[in-house]
Amino acid sequence: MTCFVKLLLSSLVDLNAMSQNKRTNDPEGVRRRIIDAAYDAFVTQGYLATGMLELREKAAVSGGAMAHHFPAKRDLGLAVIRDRVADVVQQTWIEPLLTCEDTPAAIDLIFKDIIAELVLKDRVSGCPLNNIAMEISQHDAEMRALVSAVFGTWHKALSARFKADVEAKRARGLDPQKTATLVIAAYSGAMAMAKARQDVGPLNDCRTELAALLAVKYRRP
Amino acid sequence: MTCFVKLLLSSLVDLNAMSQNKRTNDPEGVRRRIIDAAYDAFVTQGYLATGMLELREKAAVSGGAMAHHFPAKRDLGLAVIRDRVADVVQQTWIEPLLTCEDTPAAIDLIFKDIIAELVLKDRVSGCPLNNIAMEISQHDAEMRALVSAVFGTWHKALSARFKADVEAKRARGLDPQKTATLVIAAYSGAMAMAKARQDVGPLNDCRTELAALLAVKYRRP
DNA sequence: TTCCAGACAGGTCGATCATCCTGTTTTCAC
DNA sequence: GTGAAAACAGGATGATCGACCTGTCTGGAA
Repeated sequence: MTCFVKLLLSSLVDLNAMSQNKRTNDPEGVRRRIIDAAYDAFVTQGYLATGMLELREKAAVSGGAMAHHFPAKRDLGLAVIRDRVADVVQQTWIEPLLTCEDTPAAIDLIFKDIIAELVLKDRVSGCPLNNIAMEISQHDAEMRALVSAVFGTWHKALSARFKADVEAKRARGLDPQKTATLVIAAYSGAMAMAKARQDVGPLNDCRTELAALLAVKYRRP
Repeated sequence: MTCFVKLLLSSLVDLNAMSQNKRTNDPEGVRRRIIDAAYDAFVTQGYLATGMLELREKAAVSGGAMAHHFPAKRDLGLAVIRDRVADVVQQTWIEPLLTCEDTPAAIDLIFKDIIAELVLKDRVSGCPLNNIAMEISQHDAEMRALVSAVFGTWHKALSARFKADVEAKRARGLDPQKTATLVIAAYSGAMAMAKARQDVGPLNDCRTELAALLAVKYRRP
């Protein structure tokens, strides 16, 4: 009896496998598809507002595949922060900062590029890091630690630049640590205001003010 | 039969009414209790992370009462922004700003008080306005408009002070609008960082930096 | 070739969510 | 006093959520 049922089931599955699509094993691809969809959804809609089913559809993966790569939603959240959010901060802030000689010019350029991108897509979805930080850092200690670490890298890169500039006499009268905090805070806060108002105005304002502030410190006496 | 049941039920209800609490009609009180519980939960946990049942228990109201005052969760969210969030911004920022003569001193005092309060309760739950703004302003146009309006009054109050100070020659060389934006953004962003790190450090940094920045503008030539 | 662990399919599960319903009590206008 | 409307009680309801299950398939090691 059991054997018969098994045979019947087997043949049915075989039929399905033939008529439908062929199965492809692509762990890295599937994982990347899921994380991509999750990053996009988490940033634009929020972590809690995004359902696992919705992500399955967006990434076009089955429930089994999803459960295999990310047993819980929390794991997906952690992976998104580790693999995507940290990268975005690296690429949009830290790398431009390291490549450009003039720190104030680099910061101004970063603001300019980000504003231009927001204007282009005509929608302010906010700073990815801040969006995640605001929503879920309170509920999960591990996520909070990750977010905190990303803020740390960001702050470290900025303050290192300021410190180097002070030591090389390119700038004077500024506290590297505190100035870095102000820059990050101003950017984050401006992005929050811009998101609420759906208008890049606050970002423009802060860009101008920060440029003026740094110009004073970097001016030759 | 029906009559008998009714009588039995009636006596039971009477018994309950006697032994338990008496029903009290207190629309304003119930409404206030709900909004208080909702404000507290929304700020500390988030809007989406807070369930209606949880709020019922916290506010000690029945489902009927809840549905009567707030047919949908959205209505409660709107009420919280209108009745509480706007008030908090008014009391913590705008009023101290209006009562104090010296604008930079007022801002510094505001920072100091907020930091002291956070240290006291040993937990950084973030700026109420920003918390709400980040989480739900994207999903609901009406909420976004409300949040945007609160940001507007905040910014207006600050820039008006700066403008008056410039006109009265107390300060010079500052753009009232943009400086106001920077102050709000720096505060909001610092609060976001502080929330993520669960440490008031970023707030202290921004407090110092803003004070230094304003000191330059308010210094007698 | 055999075998096993990872990769994947598709469906089910209980819990929880926000909402709504019926019925009762209080308040207030007339 | 009487009727209507507001205020409130205590559930019920369908939908949706995240988690997990059994079973099959694939690729590589032995």
